[in-house]
Parts: sequence; structure tokens; C-alpha cells
Amino acid sequence: MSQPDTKSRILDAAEGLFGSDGFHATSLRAITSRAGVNLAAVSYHFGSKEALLEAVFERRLIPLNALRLQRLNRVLAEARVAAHPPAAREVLRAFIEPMLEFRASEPGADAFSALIGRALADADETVRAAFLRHIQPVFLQLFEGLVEALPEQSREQLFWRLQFTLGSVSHTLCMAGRLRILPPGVDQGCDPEILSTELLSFVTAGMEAP
Amino acid sequence: MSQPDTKSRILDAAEGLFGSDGFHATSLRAITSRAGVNLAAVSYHFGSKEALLEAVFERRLIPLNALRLQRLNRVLAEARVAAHPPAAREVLRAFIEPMLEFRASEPGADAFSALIGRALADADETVRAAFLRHIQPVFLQLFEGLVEALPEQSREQLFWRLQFTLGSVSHTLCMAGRLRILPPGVDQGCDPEILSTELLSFVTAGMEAP
DNA sequence: GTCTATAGATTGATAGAC
DNA sequence: GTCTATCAATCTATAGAC
Repeated sequence: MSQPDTKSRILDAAEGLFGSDGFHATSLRAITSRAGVNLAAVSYHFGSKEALLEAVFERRLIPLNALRLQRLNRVLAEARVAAHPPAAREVLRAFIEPMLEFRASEPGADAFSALIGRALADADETVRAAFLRHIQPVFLQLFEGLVEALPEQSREQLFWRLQFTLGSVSHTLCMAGRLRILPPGVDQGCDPEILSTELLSFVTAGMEAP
Repeated sequence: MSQPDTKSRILDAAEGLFGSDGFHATSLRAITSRAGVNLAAVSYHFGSKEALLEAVFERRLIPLNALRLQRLNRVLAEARVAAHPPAAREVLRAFIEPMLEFRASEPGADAFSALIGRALADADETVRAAFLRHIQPVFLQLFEGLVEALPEQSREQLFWRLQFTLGSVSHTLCMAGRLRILPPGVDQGCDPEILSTELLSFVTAGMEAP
């Protein structure tokens, strides 16, 4: 049981700092210092700061998006067998639950979660483009699933509503532990499972709105 | 009809660049270069980069949030006179429409719009804190309005649903003109008024979900 | 108020010894 | 693979002439 190798230590440190401070505001020195490795190790193992970011995305998003696509395809296949449209809630669940489950699963996952939640709207094109490359196939499949689930709506309308949904999901991934404004009678703590159910109910109702 | 003074030119340039490139990624040199003024003018007129950001927020958010509070209070007052709860849609409209109207009103407003859409989840605490200072009273009044509109829901539940709503609104402010993934049969162009109505329908249905 | 010039710190990246 | 040392570029901020 040796300690993680240099490459993994850098990935872990970068994930945490990119998530909490942002890509641009995180220096390679901050990363290697947290990882306990030499500054030059980043160049040796990854080549550049951008390539490191890409590696941080890949490590989590490849398995996560594969799981999303698998669940999405199962929901659509079952609906086809039953010869009726899939439920919008189940289509959305296939997209949302894997991310929230991952987030609740391991320590440090909330940093990656915040990174992902910010990526879609990030001002930095490096971050945004790297993220879009991974999310594109999932997004397109999710959209077609919603077209099947809600055939009475136009593609245009479904597209905008899906954008609103992505906004809710992204914000949910960012906000945990960062809520500063709490009205009286509201406690910040929230069971991840309840949050997941609430989010799913919210976006399902929004997508199905008359 | 002289050209805008140095202070306004700096504000305009900063607003545009903070919106498109982000606060951290925008240098004072980029701002003064776009504004056509000397680098030292920022220190003279504002004192620091952070103070400049605060001034960029203030110029737009003080009138905008005053309008939001005014509309919000009118909706709540009318409901009190009529002795029935306000409609959730009208409460949400008082919060959402002023921003989207402003955004459609003047050129350059979409840059500020993107800045605001990103601020709530920004990794940079400078940006986030400056924004929260302005949004706090509006947020608290909006929350209490929703408590009145939807009395059958707990404060906790309303709070989370309001967070999801903020996510949708924020993302809407960010995404215009930046949508990279377009499914077949979907055109990026969208009438601002239609987008506003669609967003309002989406979040109202989400807030009212069973 | 506006300018030049520069201080002082930090950045990403790399050359070359071990 | 890991390290030291360093380069060249960039940043915010300011001192001081006009």
C-alpha cells in the first residue's frame, strides 16, 4: 500500500484547487505545493497547465458520462419495448443522478463537482471547450430522449427548457457549502438524496410545463 | 455632445471585458487599452482593480435592484389588498423581467448580463462577495414573496427550489451567443421576449411542482 | 487629470544536472 | 523521474514630471 504516485497526486491537487479557486486563479506552484511534488513534475507528466486540466476532466467525466449514456439508453429502450413514450422524469434522472451520486460518494468529489458546475458558463474558453467536448454526446442524447418523452412540444421549446435545466443542475453542483444568504428558518444542511429528488422534481415540472 | 469622460470609458471597457473574459483573466492594461486611456487612470479614478469591479456592479445593480424591489412590493401589496396569496408567477416575474428587459435594452448589456450570470457561482471570492452584497435584499424579499405565494410548501423546500430557479436564471444570462452544441432542427436565435416568457413558465412550474 | 517609467511580485515553462 | 535554477512574460500598483 504505497502512497499514490506523482501523477495521481498532481491530479488530486489540481482537481481540488481548480474546483475551489478556478482554473485561471490556480498556479502550478499552488498545485505542486499541495501535492508535495516538484514544480517541474507537471511539465514532465502532463506537458502544460491546459493539458493538466484536460486530464482532470477525463479522469472523472469518461466513466461518469458512460454511465449516463448507459442509463439513458436503457430508459429509451424500455419505453420502446413498452411502445409508449418514456417518462421525462426518468430521462432527466438518467442524466442527473449519476453526477449527484458521484458527488456524494467520495471525499473531494464536491471540488470536482464545483468545477463541473462552473464549466458550462466559464468565461475561460479553455475550461469551457474542454468541458463541452465531454458533455456533447450526453447532451445530444438527453435532448433526443426529451423529444421522445414530450412529443407535443417543439424542438425549439425543448431546447430552451433543457438549457434552463442545465442551469439548475450546474448551480446545484456549485452551491454546496457556499450558500451565504440564508433566510430565517432555513438551515443550510441538506441530505444529498433529498436534494437530488427535489432537483429532479423541479426540472421535471419545468420541462413538462404547459 | 462630447465623448464620454475617462471614468465612464473605463467602466464601459471593464464591464465588457469582465463579462466576456472574466474578472481574473482581464488585465488593467486590456481595460485601459480598450478604453483608450492611460493605465494609471484606473488607480486615479477607482483606486484598485477590485474597486473598479465594485463600481461596475454598482452602476447597473443599484437601479436594477431598486426596480425589482419596487415591482416585488407592488405584487405583494396588491395581493394583500385582494386578501389572497400572490401568484408565484408574478412574484418571479418581478425578479426576472427587469434583468431580461435591461439585457435587451442597450448594446453592451449582454456583457454585463454574462458577468452577473456568472457572479453567483464565481470561484473568485472578490466577484462573488461584491455581487452578493447587492443581491441579498432582493433575494430575501423574493424568498418571502414565494413563502406567501406558496404557503403549502415548507420554507426549506421553497429555499432549495429558489436556488434551482437562480441557477436557471443565471445560466440564461450567460449562455446567449455562446451556445456551441445545437441539436439538429434547433436554431440558436431567440426573441428575448419569448425567452423571458419561456424562462418564467419553466421556473414557475418548478416552484409549484407537487 | 494625464502621462512615462518602473518597482516588485508572480506566472508558465524549460534547460540541464543527477 | 526528480530536482535546482532560471528565463521571459505578465501582472497590479505607484512615484513623480507635466
